Amino acid sequence: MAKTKATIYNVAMRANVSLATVSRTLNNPEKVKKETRDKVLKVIEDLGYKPNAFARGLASRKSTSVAVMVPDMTRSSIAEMVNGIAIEARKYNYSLIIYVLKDEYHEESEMLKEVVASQADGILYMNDEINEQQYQMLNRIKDDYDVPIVLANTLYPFENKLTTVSIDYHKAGYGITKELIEEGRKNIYMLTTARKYMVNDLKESGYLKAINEAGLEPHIFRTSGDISVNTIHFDELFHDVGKKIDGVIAVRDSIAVSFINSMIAKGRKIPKDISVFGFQNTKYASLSRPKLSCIDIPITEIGVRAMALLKEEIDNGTSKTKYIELPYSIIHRDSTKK
Amino acid sequence: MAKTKATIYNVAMRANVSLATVSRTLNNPEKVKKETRDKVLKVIEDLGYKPNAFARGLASRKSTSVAVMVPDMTRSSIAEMVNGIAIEARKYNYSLIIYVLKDEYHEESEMLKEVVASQADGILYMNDEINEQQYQMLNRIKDDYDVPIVLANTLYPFENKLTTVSIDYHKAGYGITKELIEEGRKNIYMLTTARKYMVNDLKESGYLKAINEAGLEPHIFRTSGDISVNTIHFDELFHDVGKKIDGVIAVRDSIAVSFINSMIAKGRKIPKDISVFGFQNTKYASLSRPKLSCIDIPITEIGVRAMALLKEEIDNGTSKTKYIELPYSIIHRDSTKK
DNA sequence: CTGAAAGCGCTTACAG
DNA sequence: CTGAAAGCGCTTACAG
Repeated sequence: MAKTKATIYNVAMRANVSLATVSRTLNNPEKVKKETRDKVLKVIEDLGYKPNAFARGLASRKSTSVAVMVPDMTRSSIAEMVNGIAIEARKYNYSLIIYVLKDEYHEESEMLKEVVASQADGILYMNDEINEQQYQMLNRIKDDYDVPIVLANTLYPFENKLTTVSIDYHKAGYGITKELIEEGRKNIYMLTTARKYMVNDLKESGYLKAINEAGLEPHIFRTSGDISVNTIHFDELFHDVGKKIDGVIAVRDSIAVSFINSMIAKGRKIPKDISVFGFQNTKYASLSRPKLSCIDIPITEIGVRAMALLKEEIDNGTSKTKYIELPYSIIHRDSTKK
Repeated sequence: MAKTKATIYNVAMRANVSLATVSRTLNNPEKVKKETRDKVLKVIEDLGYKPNAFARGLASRKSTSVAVMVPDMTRSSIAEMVNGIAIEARKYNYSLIIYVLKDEYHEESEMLKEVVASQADGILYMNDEINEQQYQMLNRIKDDYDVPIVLANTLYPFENKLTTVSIDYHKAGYGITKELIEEGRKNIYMLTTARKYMVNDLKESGYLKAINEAGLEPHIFRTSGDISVNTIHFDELFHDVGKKIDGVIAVRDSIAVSFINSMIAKGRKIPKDISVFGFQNTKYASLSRPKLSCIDIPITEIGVRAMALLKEEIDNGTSKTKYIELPYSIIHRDSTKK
C-alpha cells in the first residue's frame, strides 16, 4: 500500500549522480550538461519524484508560497480576486495559503505571526475595511521581517507605504453621480453601509464632490448589506421621503437590487421615477429586473495584477510600481436612462 | 531593519535549557516541569518566537496543513464551503492550501502530485462534476500515499470508497417535484446544466422518479449557467411550449431567477401560471422578484463537517463515519404556491 | 523531567 | 560540469 515517496537520494542513486546534480537539474538546469540532465529527468519521471516542499523550503529559505489574507471568502468580490490570484500564481508554481481574517485585532496580529512563521514569500492582503491600526501593523511586519506585501483592492488613502492594486473609487463615485445629475436628477441618494469601509468612504467622497459641485443637497443613507434588514430600512426611507428620491447610487449591487425591489413594491418605476446605479457588476446586476446599471470593477484582474506585482517584489526585493490603478468602466443597463 | 527571526536555539540559550525542552514545551507541555515550562514560555513570548513551519514539517512529517481542491472559487457554494472549512481548520490551527482545479485531467493529476509533495496532512476535495477517472485517481493517491481524503459536497454515486459529506440531492429533487405535483402542476420542467455535473444528475433522477410515479411526462431542459445564454434558450423554450409550462425545478438559483425574468417578460405570472423552485438558497433567491422558493443546502456546515471528519482521519488514520448526510430544508417563498 | 545527538530531505557555496 | 559536505531549524527516540 503506502508507497514511500521517492527522495532526491533515490533519484541520485538510480541516475548514478550526486544529490547536488539532481537538485541542479531541477533548479538550475542550465548548469547541468544536457546528457546528464536528460538522464536525471528520466529517473525523476520514472520514480514520480517531487521534491519535498519542507526540505526545499528549509534549505533554500524560499517557500514558493504566498499568504492570501481575506476578510471573508463568501463575498463574491473576494472569491473572484482569489481566483485571479490563483490564475497568476499558477504561472509561477506558487501555492496559496488562505488566511481568513477575524474581526479581532489581536487575532489578526497572531495570524500575521503565523504567516511569518509559515515562511510565506509574500503576503497578499485584501480588506476594504482596513484601519490605521491594521495598516501600521502590516507596515511593521513588512519592515521587521522584510517580507513583501501587496494590498489588493484595499485602499488606505492616508498613507502609501504599501504597494497597492486597486481602482479609483472616488472617481468612480464621482462619475456616476455626475451622470445622474446630467440626467436631471435632483434628489440623489447614496446608499452605503452602516459599517465603515474605506472603499465605501471613497465612493462616498466622490458622490459628495459631484453633489456639491452641482449645488444639490447630499443624502447619505446608511443601511445593512443584509437584505431582510435593508428592506425594512428602505420601507422606512420610502415612508419618509420616497416620493422625492429620483436617483440612487448604491455601494454594492446587491443593495441596489434590494432597493429596486422595495421601490417597485411601492409602485415606483425604475428608471422612469428613479435611476439606480450599483457598484461591482456582479451576477446580481444581470439577474435584476430591470437589469442594473453599474460600475464594472475588473476584480479578477486586480487579483492577477496584485499577484504579479508581489512576484516582482519577491524576486527583486522591490518593484518599480508602488501603485497600480486599474481602469473601471460604467455599464449602462436598464436601471438608468442613458 | 529586517529583524532576524528567533529560532528554537535562541530560545533555548536564553532560557538555559536544551532545544529538546523548548520543543517539548510547545508540543508536549505535560512532559515538562511547570517551572521550566513557564520559564521557556516567557522567553518565547519575549522573543516573539514562532517555530519555523518547514523545519517542523520536515522533522515531524506532519504539516498541519490541508490541501483544499476546488473547481472554481467564484461559485458562491464553493466560497461558502471554503469559509466553513476555514472556520473549522482554525480550531485545529491548520492552514489551508488552495488548489484551483483545471479542466484538464493531466493537469489535475500533476496538481495532486504537488499536493503530495507539499506534505499536506489531508485533502479536501470538492468537485460536483467528478467523473470516474478523477474518482479513481483520488483513490489511487489515497492508497499509494496513505493520505486521508474527504469529499465535500461531491458525490460519486457508483462507489463509496472515499469519505464524503453531502446532502441527498436525489431526495431533494424528488421532494420538490412532488410538491409541485401536489400543487396540481402537470407540465413540470427541470432546468439543468448542459454540462454533466454529478450533483445535477442526482437532482434530475429525483425529479424523474417523482414525475414517473405521478404518470406525468418528464421534460429535461439543458441550458447554460451564463445568463446571457440561458435567456436566449428560455425565449426559444417559451416560443415552443411556453404556454404549457406550469412548473419548474432549476438546479441553481441563478438559473431559476433568469427563467423567472424571461417568463415575466413574456407576460406570465409567477407563481400563478408557473411555480418555480431553485436549489441552494443563495442571495439570488432573496433578491429575486418574486422571491424564490428553493432547497436550502447547509453549505457552510458541509465545509465544517468535512474538515472535522478529515481531522479525525488524520489523527486516527481512519474515521468511524464514511458518509455524513446533512439535512436540507425546503424554503417556501413567493415563487411557489405553498 | 531533561539533554545530547541523529535525522528529516533538500540547497548551496566551495573545490576540483 | 560535478561531487562532498555543511547546514537549514526543527522533532524524537534514547539515555540518564
